[in-house]
Order: sequence, then C-alpha cells, then structure tokens
Amino acid sequence: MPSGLSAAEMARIDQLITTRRKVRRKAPLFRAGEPFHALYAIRTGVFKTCVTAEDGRDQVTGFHMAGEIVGLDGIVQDHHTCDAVALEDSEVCVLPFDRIGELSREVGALQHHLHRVMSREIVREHGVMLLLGSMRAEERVAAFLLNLVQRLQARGFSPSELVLRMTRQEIGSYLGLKLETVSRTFSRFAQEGVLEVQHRFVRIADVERLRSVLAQPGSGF
Amino acid sequence: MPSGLSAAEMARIDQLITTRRKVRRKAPLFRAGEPFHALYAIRTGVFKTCVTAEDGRDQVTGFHMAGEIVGLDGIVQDHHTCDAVALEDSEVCVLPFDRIGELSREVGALQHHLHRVMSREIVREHGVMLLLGSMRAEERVAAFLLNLVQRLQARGFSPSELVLRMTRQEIGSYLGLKLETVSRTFSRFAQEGVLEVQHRFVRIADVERLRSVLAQPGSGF
DNA sequence: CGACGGCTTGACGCTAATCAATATACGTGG
DNA sequence: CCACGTATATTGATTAGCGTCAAGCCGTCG
Repeated sequence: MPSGLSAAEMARIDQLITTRRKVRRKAPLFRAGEPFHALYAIRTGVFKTCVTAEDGRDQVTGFHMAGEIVGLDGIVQDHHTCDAVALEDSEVCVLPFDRIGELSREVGALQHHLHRVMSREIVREHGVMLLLGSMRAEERVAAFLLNLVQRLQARGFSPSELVLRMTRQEIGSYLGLKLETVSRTFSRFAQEGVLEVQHRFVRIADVERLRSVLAQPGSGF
Repeated sequence: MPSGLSAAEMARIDQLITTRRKVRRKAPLFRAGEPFHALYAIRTGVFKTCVTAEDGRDQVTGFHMAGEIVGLDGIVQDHHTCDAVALEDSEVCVLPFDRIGELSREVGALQHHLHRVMSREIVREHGVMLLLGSMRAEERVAAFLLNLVQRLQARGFSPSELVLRMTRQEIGSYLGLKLETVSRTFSRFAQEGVLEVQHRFVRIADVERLRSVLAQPGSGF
C-alpha cells in the first residue's frame, strides 16, 4: 500500500476501510450494470473480471489476486461495465469511492497512489493486447504462466509451482484461445519436459525453456 | 472538458495549459522509456499509441483523436511505456502532471474528471480485448470502422464517410490481423456493397449490414 | 454410488498467415 | 513540375495453426 505516510495520514486512510466483504467461490463481487460506489482491495483469494458483448460472447479481462484493486471500470459511467467473480472463497476491503476522493485531496500520497493503480491497470492491459494481437498459442500460454508465477512469487509462493484457480475455459477466454487449445498446449509442454501438469497443479520444470518460447515469434524452428 | 465549474475554477484550470506542442506526421509525441511529466490533450490531428515487446514485435494499442488524452501509461513508472506517434500533422496541449495533481486537490471536479478519463481508457481497452479475444476478421474490421465513424460523427464529421489516417499495416496491428487480411476484408465488404473503398477513403454504403456483421459470431451463414 | 462438470485426446475443416507478384500512390530530388 | 524510387495496397496460391466436433476419462460433489 502507499508508502511515505505520516502516522496521522495513515490513520485517515484507515477510515477508508469501512467494511470487509467475503465472497464465496463463483459468487460475484459486482456485476456489469450495477451502480458503482466503491473500489475493492483484494485481501485474500482470486477473482476474474470479464466483459460481455451484446450478443452474449464474453471475455475474461484479467485474473486478480491479493493486494490488487478491482472496480476501476465503474468510475467512468457510475456503474460497473464488467463482472468480478471470485474463483475461490475470498475477502475484499470495500473502499467507498467518494471517501477516496475526499481523502486523496488531503493526502497527496493517496492521490498519487490511486493514479498509479489506474495507470498500472492501463499498462497491464497494453500487455494483454500485445499478447492477444501478436502471439501464437504456445507463447500466450507461456506468458500467462510466467506472469502468474511471478505474481505469486512476489507474494511469497513458489517460483515454480502453482495451483490454477481457473478452468481451462477461463484461461482460454483470457488468452483468446479455445479450452482444447489450452489443454493441448499444456500437454505439449509437459511432453517436452517444460511443465508437469496434473489438472490444476502445474510445476514449471524448465523456466528457461518456458521463457525461450516467448523469444521466438516464428515458432520453434 | 470538465463541466459544472465556476468561472474561478475555470481560470485555474487554464493555468494548467502551459504549452501547446505541434507534432508533425510520423513524429513521436513521446516514446517508451522517456521520462513522464505530462499528459497530452489532443487539439487537432490523430495519434497512434503502440507498445513494443523485448523481441521487437509491436502492437498498436489505440488510435486517438481530438479531445482525447494520451500519456496515461506513464504515470505508474514515471516514464512512458508506449510510443505515441502522430499520423498527421497534429497539435496537443501539454498538461504537466504535477500541476494536475495540485489543481485537482483544489478543484474536485477536475479530480473526478481525471479519474473518469483513466477509467474510460480502462473500459475502452476491455472492449479491445473482447475484440482481439473473440472476434473473427470480418467482425474486427466492422467494429473498427463503426467505432471510428461514431467518434468522427461526435466531432461533427459524416457518419458514413471517412478518410483513414493509418495504413493497413497499422489497422492490422491494432486488430490482431495481417495487413493482407485487412485489405481482403475491405475488398470483400466492397464487393458485397457494404463499403466503398478507395485507398484511404471509405464510404459506409450500408451501415445496417455492417452492424449485422457484429451480431453473428458464427460468421455470415 | 452415480451424475455432472471439467479435462484430455483425436480427426477434420476452415480461417487467416505466409509467400509472392503486381499495381498504385506518395514523396523527394533533380 | 516531372520522374524516379520507395512505401503502400491489392490479389492470388498455398499452408499452418487453431477451431470445431466428438468421444472418453477423471475427479468431485451431492
């Protein structure tokens, strides 16, 4: 969270956190169309966010874990434009947005922190656009796994082992692939000795090889 | 720009605009890696923004026209993470970011306006992710053209005619397609009487048919 | 224990990428 | 201002990669 704050400032920011909210697996934190009044800081658990087109198609736009903020989409129209759904039993801090506005006027560091959070989300989405626009299936899956373990490692988990909290379908939606393609790609990596895959459990057996998949756009010749 | 402001508030916001800057066609407004110190409000002209991966691949992340803000990517790391390049001779207002911070603490409406601008960009990118993740080539091109004319119409231009300021290559990069596919899709639409295309000039001959392309995920059977 | 959701694997088809040749517009310098 | 050279665009032939459809397996949860 924000750094460089005095004790007094910290005390004020604590006022922000009015409520915590538990969200059970598969339950929505919010849904597109609902009125927006708060951002949510994830304390524990994992969420997916997804947008839905008029014709019903939907797209997972991100997977979010402890320490990350969701709900930023709601600011512009005063109502949410995507769904946030818990992938496991989770807990969030509710941060009423009008309070954030007031407080960030008094505490400059909070203001700047919020700006950075929003900017980070924009930059993250640029990365996803690069992935969706120019990578092949193997590269997408490799990038996805490397990104996940990196974030897990930053939270004190293993840099080489992880348990997927999402289905192949959801991974596929996020990566612009069908679930069969995700499954096949996992299998191929496993066969090549890059990964060990057992359902939701994944061990990265050869990080270098996995990284090298990203370096070679034209596939592995 | 922001509404609901007193004259005094307006006067303060005018202080924001210290400089204008002209950018010639093909010249960068900023480049990835450069230090960030300002946002840019486009006065005239068109820009593309694009990110580049380590391996050199790049991806156009957006096309931006008068009234839109670019540079939001730079906030999080204090340096830009993408390039903004003028597609025609253009002019921007330079909005020094530290001033924005100070002023938005005094003028609540400005603060909220900035939040909305950033949130709008996040939501826009969700839409692009949906496009890249789940649409077929025809749908992507149709969505691209409809989005462009809609924005042009909001600026007082024709709802059915436009001049593309970007190459097929750039359109393709934005849409996750190769330039040949973009060209072929234009040709097919022209052959079906949906579009008239002459190089950079496009006339939408049948908006309804173009819209209906989007409604049918499974292609046009 | 049975049923259902999630996952894997195979066979096949289709879309868009690739490679290539040509045409057209644009910009630049003589 | 014209001519040349280069960027941009169109179009065709072929292919690779992913999607689709289908069948069967596994694991979980009621």
